[in-house]
Amino acid sequence: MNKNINLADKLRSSQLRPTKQRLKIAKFLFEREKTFHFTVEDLDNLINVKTEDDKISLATLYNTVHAFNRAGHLKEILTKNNKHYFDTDTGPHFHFFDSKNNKLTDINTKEIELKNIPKPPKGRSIKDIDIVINLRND
Amino acid sequence: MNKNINLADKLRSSQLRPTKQRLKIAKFLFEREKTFHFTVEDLDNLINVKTEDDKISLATLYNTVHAFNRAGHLKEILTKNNKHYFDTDTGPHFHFFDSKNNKLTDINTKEIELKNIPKPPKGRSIKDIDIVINLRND
DNA sequence: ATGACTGCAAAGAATTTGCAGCAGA
DNA sequence: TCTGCTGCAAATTCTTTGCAGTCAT
Repeated sequence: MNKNINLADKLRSSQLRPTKQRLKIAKFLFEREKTFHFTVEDLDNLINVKTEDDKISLATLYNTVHAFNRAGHLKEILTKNNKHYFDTDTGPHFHFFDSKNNKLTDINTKEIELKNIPKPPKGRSIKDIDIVINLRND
Repeated sequence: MNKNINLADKLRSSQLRPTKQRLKIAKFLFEREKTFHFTVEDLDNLINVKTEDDKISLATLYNTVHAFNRAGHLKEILTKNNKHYFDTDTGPHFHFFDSKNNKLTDINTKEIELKNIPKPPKGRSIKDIDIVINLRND
């Protein structure tokens, strides 16, 4: 209950109306202990379980995930299998990517240190840095 | 002439038969001073100019680029617009990505320093590291 | 000759779009 | 009420595949 209210506020504060669908998705994504890596397809499979009567359409899942991403509630992750992964941990951290099973693993930010970050082109500034460490596939 | 022979050898040494199409693509990609960032679609536009009579089919472009990539003659680059970019510079180096115009820029490797690279999961080893610095979009 | 490669067109996967109806504010 | 949101299906975009004909070895 309280959680739903908080989620609704979270959405409202991002100019997103707390609709039934968005609340269900937000609840699924943000009320968990561990961070969660997923594609929209994953979400579809996990949220729209067969037994559910109120399935959320794919289009809405795409819209919502992108809206959450734009609002900063999700972080997009790049991988070489060219799928859109998202991460519920929006803080700065990097990933291992295992192309054998398409699995992402978090890397504790503290462990990695980037030095001499180069200056961006004139007039531009750095938004963020994506680092993916690819694992050998054999 | 000599260059063509070299390219043919380069292909043969990767178990790739030097066909007319592959030579044309290799010539286009590898005989240039500056490194070149492209998608398969870019290649299609640049190689299959209207005036050309011997166009290379899209399927062959995909096959060839992937074959070159597998053979280590190209490097794949990740970007947040979720397109497959390739780079003729296969050495270790990183990129700026400007999502305003979808342009990649090289970063001189020397400038950047990665410290405390974390240990991969047990039994696995690191193949390579992808770093993309995203520029702010405003 | 025998594999490998190419081109075409069709198929496939992932994502987006248009729009009528529905629901928050 | 009035936008914004949802769901559906169609459309788009990007990439892969099957296969018959062609080419490198």
